[in-house]
Amino acid sequence: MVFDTMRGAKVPLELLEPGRCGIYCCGPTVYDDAHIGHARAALMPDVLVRTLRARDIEVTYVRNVTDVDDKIIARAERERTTADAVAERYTARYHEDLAALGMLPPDVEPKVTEHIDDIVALCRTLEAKGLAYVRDGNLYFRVRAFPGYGALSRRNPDEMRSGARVEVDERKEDPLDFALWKAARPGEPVWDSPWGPGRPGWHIECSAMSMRYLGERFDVHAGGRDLVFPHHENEIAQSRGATCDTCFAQYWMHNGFVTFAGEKMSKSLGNFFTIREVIARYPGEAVRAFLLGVHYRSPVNFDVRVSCPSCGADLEPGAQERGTCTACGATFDPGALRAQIELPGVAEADERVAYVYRTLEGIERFFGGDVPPAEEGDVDPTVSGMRAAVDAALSDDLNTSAALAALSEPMALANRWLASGKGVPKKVRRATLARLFRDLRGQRPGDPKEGGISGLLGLFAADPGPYLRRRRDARAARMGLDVARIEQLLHERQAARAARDFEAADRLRDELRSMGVSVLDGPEGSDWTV
RNA sequence: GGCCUGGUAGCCAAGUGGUAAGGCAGAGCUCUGCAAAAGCUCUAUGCGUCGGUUCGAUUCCGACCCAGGCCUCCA
Repeated sequence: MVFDTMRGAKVPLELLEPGRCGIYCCGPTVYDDAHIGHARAALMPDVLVRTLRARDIEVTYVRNVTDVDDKIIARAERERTTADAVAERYTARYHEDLAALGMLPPDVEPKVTEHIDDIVALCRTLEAKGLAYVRDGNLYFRVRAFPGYGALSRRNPDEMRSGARVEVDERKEDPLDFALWKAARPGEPVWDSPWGPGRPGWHIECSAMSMRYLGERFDVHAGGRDLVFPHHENEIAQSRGATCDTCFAQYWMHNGFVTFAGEKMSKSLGNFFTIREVIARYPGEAVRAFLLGVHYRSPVNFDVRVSCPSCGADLEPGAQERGTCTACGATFDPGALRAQIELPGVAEADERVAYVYRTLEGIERFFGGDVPPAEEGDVDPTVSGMRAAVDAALSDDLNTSAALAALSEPMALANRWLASGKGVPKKVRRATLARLFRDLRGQRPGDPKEGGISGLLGLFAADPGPYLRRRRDARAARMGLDVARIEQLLHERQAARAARDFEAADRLRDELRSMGVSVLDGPEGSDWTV
């Protein structure tokens, strides 16, 4: 089941061709670093692709890059470089960011500049069908000539006119009409066309590229909610106008928004965060887990906590803007606060991800590093039902929140049995722990087909030990701690403990604690964490 | 003004026509030289308000209130 915006309801996903699925996702316009909203928009189709591939459905996942656009041109002018250079830079950075969040690369990533011919061809078809007209070298789509306009966004073209607050372009026949091809202005990237030199309008590229790679009729078209109107509505008009009324995407899936501090974040801090900013502070997996904790259609809010640089008190938005702490009176540069913002929701998700890795590491240790393959019998039902619960959750319109919840009980059971095998048949204990590990990670952790749950969610695919150590060291570094010094104090404490000088050992523990380091005593010695 | 979402415990968040997943925080406990980790137990007679349908509604219907979004570039 999948929620289709066109039908306004959850409906069974019936593929055009059983066993195959074409998915098109509106990718970014590459004029700046991607923000968390872009991450979420990429995440929904990512989970869909993983879910389908896990079921042996052959997915063709297309996600475009829009590399010609007013904003790219503007930025290039500002930086005295070319639009190509700007687009190239931010495309590369986009790839890095998404990789850090565990996103699968699309099978095809078409760029607008490489599909001008397809776009021109589509425009010509529309013109030939009387759905487009030329004015001063611009080609416009004639909205009134397309009867189904407004179906996706539930809008009536007649009612929209009064509400239109857009500046009316006098060249258009109707204010609703939109540009398919824009006449060139000096200094802009330019391509030849039957209507003169120019470049594509905004919506046409997605029509051209999706149909180019997926055919005139394909299964799913995904994107952010804000694209429903006008972008997707216009795509439908262009595409169906050029082909047929039932052509183009059969299902429309839209993800909800991302807000920060309920939208009302301090202006001095900016109202959005880039992916890079966030993953500089938290593991990519924590961000992904946080996002997956909320159903994709609901809005997700990042709580933001800003504390005073000198006294540590929480700063209200007003205090943030003024640069004065209401608690201690300290003054500071509001801009500098950005670097020390905390995102409690992500921090919580980070802990949760670490918990799973700790459990996984525990299972590895239990088996002496080599977890046996999953066995069929003798597995506790709490664990044997886990995978099915995850599958069921994902089947229900990608309910990742429920999928994540399905891991809780099995994890608790594992930790209980890791700590003690009391009252549990040895065979059951071993089989259950092995099964949990295998169902979670499969043969190839993270792989949609062979990676078990990790391949479905794109989570928990790293090697537990190294993941945990990396996380710890990164946290220590952020706190300004010297790892070598910590290790040395730990060493001294070990010596004290060995000599049964617990007073000295506790003193050292306290010293470490004052640095923010927790000492962990285990059967095989002591470790630390922050 | 039009259209669309959503209002579930201190916080985050699933979900259902038959009496509320999960997480965080909190309390108690187990384990531990201490601590951490981990585990166990407890924590919403109630799911915005008011009506209606029903044997029974948080779940369906209606009205209202509130919040957010879209109608203009936007993931």
